[in-house]
Amino acid sequence: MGALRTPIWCYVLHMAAAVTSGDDPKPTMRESLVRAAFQLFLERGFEQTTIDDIVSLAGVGRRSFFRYFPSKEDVVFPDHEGCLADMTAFLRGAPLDGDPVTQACDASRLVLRMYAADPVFSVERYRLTRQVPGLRAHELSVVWRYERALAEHLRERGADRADGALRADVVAAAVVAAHNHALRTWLRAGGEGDVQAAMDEALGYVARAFSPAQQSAQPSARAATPGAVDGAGGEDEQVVVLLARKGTPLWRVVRDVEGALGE
Amino acid sequence: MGALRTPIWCYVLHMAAAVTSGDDPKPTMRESLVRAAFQLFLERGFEQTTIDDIVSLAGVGRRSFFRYFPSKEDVVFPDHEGCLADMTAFLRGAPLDGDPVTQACDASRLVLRMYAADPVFSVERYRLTRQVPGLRAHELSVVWRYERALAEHLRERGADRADGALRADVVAAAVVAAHNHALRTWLRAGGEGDVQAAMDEALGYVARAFSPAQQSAQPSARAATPGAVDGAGGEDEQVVVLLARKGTPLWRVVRDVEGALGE
DNA sequence: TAATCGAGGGTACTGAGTGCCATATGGGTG
DNA sequence: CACCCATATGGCACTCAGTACCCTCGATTA
Repeated sequence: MGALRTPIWCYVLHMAAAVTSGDDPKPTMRESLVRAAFQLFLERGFEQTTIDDIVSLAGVGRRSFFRYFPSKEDVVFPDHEGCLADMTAFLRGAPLDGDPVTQACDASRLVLRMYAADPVFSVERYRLTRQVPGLRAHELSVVWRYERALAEHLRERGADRADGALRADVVAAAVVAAHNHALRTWLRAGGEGDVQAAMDEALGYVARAFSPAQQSAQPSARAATPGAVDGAGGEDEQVVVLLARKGTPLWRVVRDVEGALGE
Repeated sequence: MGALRTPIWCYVLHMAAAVTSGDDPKPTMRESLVRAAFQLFLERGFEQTTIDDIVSLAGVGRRSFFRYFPSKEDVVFPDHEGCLADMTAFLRGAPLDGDPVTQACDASRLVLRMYAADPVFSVERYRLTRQVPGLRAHELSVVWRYERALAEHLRERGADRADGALRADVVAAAVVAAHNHALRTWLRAGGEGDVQAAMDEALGYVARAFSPAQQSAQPSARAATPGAVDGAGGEDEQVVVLLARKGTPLWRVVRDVEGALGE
């Protein structure tokens, strides 16, 4: 397996999102906000809930909300930033001699697992995003980032082929569509049933259409972990110098770093 | 060719967007707004331009802006509402015995033609959407509606297959990805070169991966027109009763009608 | 001529998001 | 102990998008 390189910004993203792991003793501000927001969104709807409603229910200052979430929509997807980071780390750590399409499929299973980890929350969120156009749009841009990460991986790993870039874009889109199909079916059913099985079928269909020799598309490891991530190191790292004012919230740093690294 | 059914809401959409066709003698308000907006967006950026800036340059009242565009973002995509309507009409009018995948490819060529019709405008808009996250998100939700229209068509026409719904979603995503790949490549090149050729190649790749018998993917008619559209009629039409207050702008009607019809 | 209707203008309001500053808390260091 | 500094949070004021409501004006029609 190739050397695992985990650039700094992955850690930054993790910091921004992994705060969710606290529990009973003292819920973090991030948790309180998510909890309060969802309670109100489900009670009276997304658009009928103001930021002031949320922060007063959570018992915190209004300004704090925007320190933890860049927008009202983001509080509905509190775990995606971290999940995207996991996926990126997984892809970067994937063996260079493996099949990139299979790796992309496995990466999308990572995302599915995040949904499956909390079915109740996922189903509630699904109902919300189906009804509110603004949330649907926001979800689209979240999903787009996953798709872009997959496409980038496929492009890098499949650069030898002719039409590599085209193939990368199409396969990434197909994988995401298959993932979404399985996920949505499961969510519509209220989170009952075997998502994994539906996912296997959906990804199998994609892999059969695109894999070189009709190869079967069983996951390379059924419950693949994000890949052991070791300390940053290696030769061709990029250094990003970022100037930020003092009050700058974490998510903004993340955004800027991404911007500096992105296409 | 099957009976062409063109439901009322297609016409509503056309009304909302076809106003763009006026010319020199007296530019419509819609045109003036688009022109003023783009001038300012290109001069000083999207976020640095307020609605007040736009309307004062166009010499109209601020309130009028929101009569023609539901949001600041929409003024950047003034032609998509009509294009989506064209695509829907084309798909509904497509022969029942044709290959749905080929029809979906042809439908996406319709969208490409809209971009190709005004290369300068398209390239300018592309530069804008690449830089402004808000516009990118808005474009994603526009593209999502095209993809959904394609998927719906594929689902209806391919309902005989097992896994019809999955296949429909995946193929639609692949077609859109191929379209976007060809389009973006052309836009990045400044609108120079043969988009059609790139599009043929990209769609050919998709069709080869998904068509039943490795069939070639030449467009059924190279420059397919949106399909002759005759008066509304037919047996199984839905009737949508919509109550709207008097001042309600057209786009809102459109949105509500869509909402009533959509899933 | 009066009634009506539609396009557009004007005003005031809500609510998201931001910049800036004040405050508290806690860990060091003289 | 006094002091300093970094971090976390609250509070205030502001901008700007988007909306509700009402007004004006010109054209059409009874």
